[in-house]
Amino acid sequence: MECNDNNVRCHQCPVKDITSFNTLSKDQLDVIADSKTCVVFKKGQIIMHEGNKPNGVYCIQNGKCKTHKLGIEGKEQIIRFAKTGDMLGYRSILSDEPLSASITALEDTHACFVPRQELFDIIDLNSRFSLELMRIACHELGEAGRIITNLAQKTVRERLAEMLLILEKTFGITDEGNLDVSLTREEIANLVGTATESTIRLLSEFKEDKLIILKGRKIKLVNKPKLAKIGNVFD
Amino acid sequence: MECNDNNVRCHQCPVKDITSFNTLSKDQLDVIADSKTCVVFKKGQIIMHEGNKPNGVYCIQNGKCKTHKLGIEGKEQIIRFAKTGDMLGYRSILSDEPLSASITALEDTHACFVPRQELFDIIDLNSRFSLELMRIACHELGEAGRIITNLAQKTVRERLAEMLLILEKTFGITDEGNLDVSLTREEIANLVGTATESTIRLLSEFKEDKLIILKGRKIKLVNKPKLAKIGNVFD
DNA sequence: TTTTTTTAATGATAAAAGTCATAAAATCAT
DNA sequence: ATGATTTTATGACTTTTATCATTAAAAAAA
Repeated sequence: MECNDNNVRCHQCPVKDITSFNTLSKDQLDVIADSKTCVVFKKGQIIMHEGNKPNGVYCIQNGKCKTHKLGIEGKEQIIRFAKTGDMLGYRSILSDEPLSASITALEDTHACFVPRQELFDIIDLNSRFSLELMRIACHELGEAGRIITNLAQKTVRERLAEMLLILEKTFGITDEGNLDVSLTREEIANLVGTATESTIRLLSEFKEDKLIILKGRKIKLVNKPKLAKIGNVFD
Repeated sequence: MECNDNNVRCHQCPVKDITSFNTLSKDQLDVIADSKTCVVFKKGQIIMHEGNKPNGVYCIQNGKCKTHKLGIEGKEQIIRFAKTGDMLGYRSILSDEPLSASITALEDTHACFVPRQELFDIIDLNSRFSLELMRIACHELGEAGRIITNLAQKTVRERLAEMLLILEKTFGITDEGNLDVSLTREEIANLVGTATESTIRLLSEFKEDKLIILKGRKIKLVNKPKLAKIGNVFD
C-alpha cells in the first residue's frame, strides 16, 4: 500500500462521474478531497479483512477486486466483484457491522480512502447522495436474491455457463476477445460454488463443445447463445 | 384486502418503535399518518408481485410473510421472511427497479401502505431515517452473503439443520414450544434449496435422532446444540 | 362430519457432484 | 531463462441429491 497522486482534487477525478459521489456539490467534493488518501494495492493484496471494522470506504480509481467470505473449513466463497468506480466497505460502514467479507485485489488497484466521518457528514447534508447509496445497496440486494435462487436451483453446469456470461458483462473483453479478468480455476469454482475439479471438467467440456476457447487462464466466449441456453439465462 | 383501523395515528402505533419510522418527528409521522392506508391480507394472499413496480411500501403491523422468487421451471425460491415491524417492498422503491421477488402472507397479516412519495419526502428531510434505511438494506446484504456461502458450501443436511435454528430465532416458539410459523415441507425445501422429498427424508431422520419432534406442520427443536453442530453453526 | 384435495412419507433408481490420486502444464520467483 | 511451485487436467470411485412411483396421512372444503 503506497501513496500516489494525493494531489488530484476529487472534482477533477476522471472516475468521479461514475461513482455515487457524482451527486456531490463542489464544496462537498472538496470535503472529500481534503480528507481522502490515495493508495495502491498490489495484485493479491487484501484490501479489507472479514470481521474487521473499517474506518471508511475505498473508491476504486482503477482496478478489479473480489469480495469473498470464509465458508466451511476455510473454503473461500466469492460473493461479488468490484471494479473502477465502485465503493468498497460501504456495507459494513452503513450497517455499523464488522465486514461480512474480505476484499482482495485481483490486479494492481488504485483506490481512494474516504474516512467514515466525512461520509456521514455528507449523508447528513445531501439526500441525493443518501438516495444513491440506498440505490446501490438495494440493487445489490436484488442481485443477491438472483444469486441465491441460482445457487439453490441450478446445476453446477448451468451456474458455470451463466457465470461466464456474467464475467464478460461485468469486466468486458480484451483486444483478443478474452474475458478481461484473470481468475484461477479454483477462484471460478469458489464463485460458482463447486469443487475445483468440477469446474475444470466442465470448462474442458465447454471447450470440447466449442462454446469457449481456453488458453491457460484466458477464456474467450465463442458461442454465447448456447452458453445462455445451457445456463438458463433469459434476459 | 380490506380496510381496517385507518384511524390509528402513526405516533400511537404500537409497532412504530420497532420500525425505521422510530426516527421520525411527530410532524413527519403525521405526514405518514395522513397518507397511509391500513389493509389486511389473508393467509396465502400475494401482497406484492415479482416484476411489478410498487407505488409504496407496506409496514407490517402484525403478521408473517415470505419473500420468494420464481426460479427454474417456475420453482419457488424463498429468499427471506418478514414479520411484525418489517417494511415490504423498500428494495424495489429505493433501487427504482421492479420487484425482484413476490411477497406472500404466511398468515393473516395487517399492514399499512405508505405511498412512495411520502417516503421520499421524509428521506429528503430526515437523514436519520435515511441512515436507518441504509442500515437495514446493508444488514440484509450481509445476511444475503451468508446465505450465498451456505448454499454454495453446505450440504442439504447442514442447511436444513441451520434453517430450523434460523426459523426459531426469527419467529420464536409457541406456548407448546413449536416453531411459531407454519410451513409446508415444500416451503421448507424451497427455503433450503432442495427437493421436497429430500426435506421430508431429512426431517424424518432428525426426528428419529430425537433432534426435533414433528406433529404435522408443528416442529419443535429439542436438541439445538446437536442441530447447530450438524449445521456447522458457530455463532 | 364426510368427502375431496393436498401434503407427507418412503422405496427404488438415476443423475449429479465431490473426493482422492496422479501426471502434465502453466505460472511465478530468482 | 530456469528451476520451484502452483495450477490444471483426467481417471476411478464414492457420496449426495434428485426423480419417479406409490401409499398413507393430514388439511381443507363441502
